[in-house]
This record gives sequence, C-alpha cells and structure tokens, in this order.
Amino acid sequence: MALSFRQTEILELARAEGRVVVDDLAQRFDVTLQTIRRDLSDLADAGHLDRVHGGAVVRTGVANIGYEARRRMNEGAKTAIARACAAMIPDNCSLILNLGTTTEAVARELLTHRNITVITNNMNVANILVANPGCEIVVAGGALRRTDGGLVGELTTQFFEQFKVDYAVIGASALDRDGDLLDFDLAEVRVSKAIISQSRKVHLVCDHSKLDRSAPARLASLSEITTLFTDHPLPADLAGKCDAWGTAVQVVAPA
Amino acid sequence: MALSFRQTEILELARAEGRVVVDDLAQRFDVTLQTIRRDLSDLADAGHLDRVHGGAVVRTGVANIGYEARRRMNEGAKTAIARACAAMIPDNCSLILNLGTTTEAVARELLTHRNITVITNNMNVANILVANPGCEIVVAGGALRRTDGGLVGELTTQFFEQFKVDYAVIGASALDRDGDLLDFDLAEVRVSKAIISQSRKVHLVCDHSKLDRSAPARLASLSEITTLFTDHPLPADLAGKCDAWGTAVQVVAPA
DNA sequence: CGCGATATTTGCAAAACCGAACATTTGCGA
DNA sequence: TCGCAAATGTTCGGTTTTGCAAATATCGCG
Repeated sequence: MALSFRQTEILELARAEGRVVVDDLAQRFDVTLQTIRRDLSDLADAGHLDRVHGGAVVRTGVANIGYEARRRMNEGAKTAIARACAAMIPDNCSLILNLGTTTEAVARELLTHRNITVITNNMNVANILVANPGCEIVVAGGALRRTDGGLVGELTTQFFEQFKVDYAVIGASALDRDGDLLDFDLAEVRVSKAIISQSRKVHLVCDHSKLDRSAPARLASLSEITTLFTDHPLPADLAGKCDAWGTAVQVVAPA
Repeated sequence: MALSFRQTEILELARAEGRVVVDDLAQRFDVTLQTIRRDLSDLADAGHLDRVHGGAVVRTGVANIGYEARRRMNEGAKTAIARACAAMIPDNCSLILNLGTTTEAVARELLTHRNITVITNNMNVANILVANPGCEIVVAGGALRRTDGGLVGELTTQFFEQFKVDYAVIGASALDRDGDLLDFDLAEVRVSKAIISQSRKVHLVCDHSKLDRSAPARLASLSEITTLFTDHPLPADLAGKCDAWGTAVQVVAPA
C-alpha cells in the first residue's frame, strides 16, 4: 500500500520526535481527528508505527506486522508447547534456538532457567533472554532479515558449525505425511541443518497448523528429531513412523 | 501491549535515573498518583520495571543505567560529529560500525543513505538501521554483552575477518596525548583491531570528553585512522602529529 | 509489637478517545 | 460535463483512561 503525502510526513515526524499526537497532527495538517486516526491506523497496519491512546509511537525492534500477526496465531497452543519443551531442558546446559515464533515462546519459558548458554540466530530470542541474568547469550552472525529478525545465510551456517551443544530447539513451516520437515527459504534450511548436526538432542516445536501442509525446501526428517512437541495427536501412520524411528512425541493441551 | 506516551517516558526516566518516585512522576506529568501507580503496575507486569514502595526501579539485568546515561552525555556534540561522519560516507558502499554511543548516532544519520551494506557488532545499530530499507544489515556473531548490546569476543573477531569493506566507523573510550586510542575491555580491543585491518578507510568518531583520558588497553594509533571527527580542536602537539601521519581531522560545531 | 503516616488497591463516574457507518467533497478520466 | 472512486468530514455508540474517594496494606519507629 502506498502512503499518502500526509502519511509519509507523519512518519517522518514520528521518527524525528519518537511519537506523534492525534490532536497536534489534526491541527498541523488542518484535518479532522478522524482523518488522522485513519492515517495512524494505516501506518500501524503497515507496521510503521505502534498505535497508542492519543497518538502513536515509532515501532521499536526488528519485527514487522506480518510477523506480529503470525506470532498471535495459535498463541495458546504455542505457549503450551513451549512450556512442555522448556520443562525438558535442564539448568546448566547449552542449547541453540533457531527461528520461528514458537521458538520465541520457548525463550520466554526459559526466563527462569539458571546457568544456561543459548546460541541463537533470532534477534527476538536474544532480546527476550536478556531478561534472564542466568543465561549467557551468543548471537549468531549473518544477514538480518527484517521480516522476522532472523539471521540467515552462509555466514550463519558457518557460525553454528563452530559449536556443539546439548539441545537444539527448532521450528518448521510445514510437516508432511512422510514425516519430512519443510520450509520456504533455502538459506534458512541450510542453517537449520547445521543446527541439527551440531546438537546432541533436537526438539521440534510445531503446532498442528503446520501438519499436512507443504513447503518447497526439505530441512530434515522426523527420524532425526529427539522429541516432537505439538498440540494435536499425530495421524496414525505418522505416529507409527515416529515410533519406529524412536522419535518421542509429546502432545500438550492448549493453555 | 503498546505502552502509552507517558509510560514510555517513565521508562526512559527510570533507565536514566535508575529509579523513579511516584510523587515526582505525578507532578512532572500533572496527573494523579493513582494514574502513575497504574502506569508503574503496567510496566512491572510487562517486565520493564520492578515495583517498590513509593516508586519503581529498573529490573536488574535488563538495562544498564550507565549505558543510558552515557548515551545522553554530550548528545549535541555526538549528533554533530555523527552528521559530519555520515556526510563523508557515500551511497552504494559497505561499512562496519562498531560499539559505542557515538557510533549509534552515526547509524541514525545513515537512515537516508541508499544501497549500503552495514556490518555491525552492535545490536542497537542493527535496530536503528532496520528503519532504512536501502540498507542491508549484517550482524556479527558473538557473546552478547547486556550492558550495551555489544557482541564481543573471539567469535566476533573471527567474523569480521571474513570481510573487507570500504569504511569503518569506530569509537574509543580514550585518546591520549601520544595519539593512541585506548579502551577498557581487551576483548573489545581485539574486535576493533580486526575491524580496522579489514577496512580501506577508518573513521574515528570521538568527542572531546575522551581526549586526554586514559584506559588500559591500546587499540590503535591515530596514524592508522583516515579521518578523526571531533567537536573541539586538538592540542597543537597532537594536531601536528596528525598532520605528519596524514590523518585528517574534522572539527565540528555542536548542533 | 503496635501505631501513625504514607502508600496502595478498589469501585465508580466523568471525560477523552476510538472505530464504524454514513454523508459529503474532491480529483480524475471518459 | 458527468460519473465514479478515493479521501475527508460528521455523527454516534462503545471502550479506555483518568480522577476521586474510601478501604486496605505497608513502612518506619519507638
């Protein structure tokens, strides 16, 4: 969506001042409050501003709106999955957290763990875990993807290859009937593969909406996963395969 | 949840001062005590502050008072220095920005540059430049330092060694009479050295408060610097040395 | 431990603010 | 010039925020 002349100017003002006020803007542009509110709503929807009572503030951090929306999807299930996963991770260990909103939910559940080292290519995870003084944070290097705060690419893959950790917590965009984990971005897949190969145990967090979907890039098979955390029972055939592979499946009830 | 104007401002105050008092805030914003208390409760619920009787304090571990205070020091001079430095950086180039509050000011002045690639070990710089769609951001890997969002250590040094860029913009904690750049943290110094060796031109941004101070670790000599940006003229002897070294010195007037 | 002073919570009403629906104006192309 | 679509103005019901006051909790101190 293209921004109107007034909207771009509002955005500039907001960036300069840090915030804008509905009343002031209405006066400055000589339009009604409602018009300004519409502008601010548009700018907020487009992810440029955060709407607050009486005006708007510049959005802090890396994430944009599509990402925010995704984060709210299945929030209850994600939290429940994250809690179960975090419960399996002990104090005094090292782990890798990769991209994905469910992974971030795991980070939030790790806030009370002690003496852990977390290596992540997800800026949001790093920002969340800053609140946990008992956690050493290592940020992986790489190109920053604006849409979700992810660090991806060859540099990131190389970075992870320098580590060997106790646990990895990964997500996936899709999980098909054959038990293959799929994703949309090839660069991201390569990073995920590196993460799996450098971890002793691999936890996959994946709500049911990912099931039976498809995506172009294959990232791994469920057979390489230690434990799958999800919120709906698997279809019988897939459950049987997991059993044969020795992949534990933990089904949680939404919070 | 988005924070109201007043709440964000309270948070800034709290981070600057370390603590806030209900009565003072009520007076400053001209609202009742209850309103302030509600704000503090919200901020505490959101995890930004810790509530105490009579006010609130910044949650330990999350933010560092010293850093926020440092950011405000000489703000006008830093902005002027940053503007001059950014003016010397063309569109369509690659550069490294390292740690330091002045460096962050440079990032803010780079928001309108087009088609640049910025490699940084400073999380704040990354967050600032996200707002510039014409800028590719590469985050260096490394251990996250909570006090200032810096990524430091051996991993970071290695990461920078993989690049060769047109410009580096660096800061320094101190600059002594011999023209030596000094810093407090050895790990940080090693990173800075790597940055200098990987850059064709090196810009040093350094306000006058750093002059004639001392710090234990030697980072480089002014002779290795292409241009020094500062806000006060150098003492004659140092100016003479810069002249001999071919180090340009640009003195700016505070904004 | 108890007491006074100060701080906090709670319930409620007033005011400010918001979004939706509809009317009106403006800009633009046929 | 006419008609359409987008932008803006107007009105109105619902929500959020704020202030007030009373009840309750906490702190400092003897």
